[in-house]
Amino acid sequence: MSNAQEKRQLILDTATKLFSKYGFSKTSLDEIAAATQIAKGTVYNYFPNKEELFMAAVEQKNNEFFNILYRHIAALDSFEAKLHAFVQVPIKTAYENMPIMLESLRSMPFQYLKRLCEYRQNYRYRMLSLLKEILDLGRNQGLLNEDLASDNFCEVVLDWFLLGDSNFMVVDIEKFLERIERDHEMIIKVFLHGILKRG
Amino acid sequence: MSNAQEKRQLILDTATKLFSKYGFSKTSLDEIAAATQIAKGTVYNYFPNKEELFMAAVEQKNNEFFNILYRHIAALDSFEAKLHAFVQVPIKTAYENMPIMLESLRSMPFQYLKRLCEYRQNYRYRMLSLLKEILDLGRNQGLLNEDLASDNFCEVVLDWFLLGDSNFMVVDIEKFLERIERDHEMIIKVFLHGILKRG
Amino acid sequence: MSNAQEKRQLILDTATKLFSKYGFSKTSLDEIAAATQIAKGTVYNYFPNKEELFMAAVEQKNNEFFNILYRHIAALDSFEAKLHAFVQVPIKTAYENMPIMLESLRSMPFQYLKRLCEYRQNYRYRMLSLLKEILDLGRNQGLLNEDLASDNFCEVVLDWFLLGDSNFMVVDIEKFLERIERDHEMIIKVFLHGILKRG
Amino acid sequence: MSNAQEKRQLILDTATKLFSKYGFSKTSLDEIAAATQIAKGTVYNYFPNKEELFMAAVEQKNNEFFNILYRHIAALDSFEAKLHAFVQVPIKTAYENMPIMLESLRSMPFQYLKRLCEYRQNYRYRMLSLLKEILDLGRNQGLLNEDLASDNFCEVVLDWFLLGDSNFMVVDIEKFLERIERDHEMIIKVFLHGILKRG
DNA sequence: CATGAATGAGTATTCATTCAT
DNA sequence: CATGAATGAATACTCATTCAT
Repeated sequence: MSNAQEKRQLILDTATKLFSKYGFSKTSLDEIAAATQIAKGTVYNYFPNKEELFMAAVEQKNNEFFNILYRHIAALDSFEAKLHAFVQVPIKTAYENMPIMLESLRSMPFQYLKRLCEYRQNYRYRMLSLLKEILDLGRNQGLLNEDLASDNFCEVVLDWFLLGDSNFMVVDIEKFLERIERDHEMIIKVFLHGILKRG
Repeated sequence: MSNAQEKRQLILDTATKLFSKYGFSKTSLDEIAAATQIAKGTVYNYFPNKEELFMAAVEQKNNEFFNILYRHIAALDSFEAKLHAFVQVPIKTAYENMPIMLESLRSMPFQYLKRLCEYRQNYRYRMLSLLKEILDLGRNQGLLNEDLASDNFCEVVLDWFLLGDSNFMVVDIEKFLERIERDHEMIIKVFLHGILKRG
Repeated sequence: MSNAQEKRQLILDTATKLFSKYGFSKTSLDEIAAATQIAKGTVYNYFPNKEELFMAAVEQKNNEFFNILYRHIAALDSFEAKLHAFVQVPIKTAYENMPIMLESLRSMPFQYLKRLCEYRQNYRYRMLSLLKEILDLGRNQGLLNEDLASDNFCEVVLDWFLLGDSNFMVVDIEKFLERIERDHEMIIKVFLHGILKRG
Repeated sequence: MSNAQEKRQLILDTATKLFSKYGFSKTSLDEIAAATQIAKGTVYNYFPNKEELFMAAVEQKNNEFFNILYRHIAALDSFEAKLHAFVQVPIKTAYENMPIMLESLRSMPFQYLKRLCEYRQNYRYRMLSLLKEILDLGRNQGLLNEDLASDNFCEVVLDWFLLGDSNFMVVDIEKFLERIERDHEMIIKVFLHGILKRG
């Protein structure tokens, strides 16, 4: 019964490894099949094509990551500790995923690109909610600099300080650069705040 | 100058545009040749293969960028204005280049990968020197928080606050994660400094 | 009668429909199995391979057709009415079957091709017998132009005027063209007889 | 210069032979390339894909055929001789082409199917014009049975007596069967006229 | 008997690179 | 130098057939 599920998982895990290592277009189904030690045709019994397999790999990886992050933060108490974890935990994941995400944006047919963006927006939304919770905690405890409490502060933090890979989903680069323009002052402000002498 | 030099430049410019737009593996020599309006074989008179052409495109783009940045900052006076420019100017470039750099890291044979890294280290070194000059200016004017004046502060700033794409050159991800571990405290420190209330 | 016979028939009917619609090579066993709502492997319990299934479908369809035609003609009285029916009834069937027959001739391994031809010759023989009966009726009533009463007149009529698909079974095209040469005079004769003014 | 044209022709001729022998879907590009003794990739320098190669083969064959037929008939004098040739000459071609045409109708993507139909309609139009010319000659000489001089008599002759393969281009089989219904009386009439005793 | 997962040979197509002219 | 035809290895995907359960 669960044998089929197990094999699907096996293929998915192998594919995830190879996609992470070599990227979407440089990973062939031959390689995935060989590494899973099954026939090429068998892969197609579980995933209708390469793009869907890739999508499944991305989805699984993101879900795993988010669950880990959520439990990790829930186990901590103080505002500073939670924020610390929120910054530290995702970095490795971001670095591992980013290249694949980026490359896929250039390799995938438009329909998948759209689904990929939608999926990432959902992921981004969950990350923003979590960050908002943490910052609210800090704000309630009177720890936060109030002139940073603008509506899109969470977005700026997520995108710029946490290397949120959602940036890289940008398809319309023009719009993206407009956003940079808008956010830039806040980035510089936080950065200079952070390095300039107090008093 | 000479006709040959001009033609080489023409190919290089076309290739740069196309590589930037579609990435390394999704840009074919057929397209480059067609866009340059020369024969495909002619490209091979100027560049021994696709990888070398890509390397040359990267090199040229970085040089252009660095020269622009350098002149821009030299024209400004105050520490804050220079730092502001140092943060703002590269962002667009970084975003435009990053995907290509990343994809190339997965597409290029090892020999080129090594050269690519060496080249990028050189670029990184020039960026670090420029940043050091600017921070020295701030430090000399007594503006900088002194407990941030550690040796590798410039590296941290370059990599994390400026989206220095040198990060993404990481081949040995283990070593890279060690470095994250090391730098992490400083990132959090600056970030919390920046967002926490003073006093 | 038995359950097994019913299931065999179910598969055969589905296969016949699909082969008629999409041709031999464009109909996959997956589709046949799905349309029959049984497992693909089950088909192989009833038919040893795709070719045999196709042969059975052809055989069944031809038998059905021949029985309908025979009964139809037996119910009519006059020579002209019978001949009329003999021309009219097969046309639709011929058009529906021809493409599949043709395609199968190019798709089937030689062993099946031979059996297919043998089978078609049998069908052709039954058709010729029926036509002979009808023409004998006309001849006996003194209706037929006697210089057309040569031995192979029935063959010519069957092949050329009734779109008898047996022509298309030709494997050895050389022999077939010889036959055309032989028959041609008769075809032209009937045709010109039919369109030229009398008197 | 003409070397490219010659090679294109070589490929086209080989393809025509193989398509004629094995049909569209059972002829692989590997086989075509091997039979032409060139590399598979080379075929793609001359024809963008298998369908276009097939279309080119059909087109060439039809043009050749039509030119031969036209010259042949122009060289003859009497009405009967011309009509004789019009019936006799196309038969071999029709038999050679029909199977391929039919199979392609089941194998080609819709865009090509449309082009194929358009092309065949043009071919059909040329055949009809030629037949009209011949029949006008007969009519002017008072040779033709006048109650057959209806408008669509040429079409009927072309489709039913000459095995005009245009029939087989039928995509909408319903409409086609309607046409059979309509034409049927005329077919029977000519046929019975042809075989029944005069007087 | 019924199932459907596993197989692997086969197919069209792409593209970096070579080389004769 | 310039050309562009020729090459062939590589790739995603299909499908008839087998076989363990």
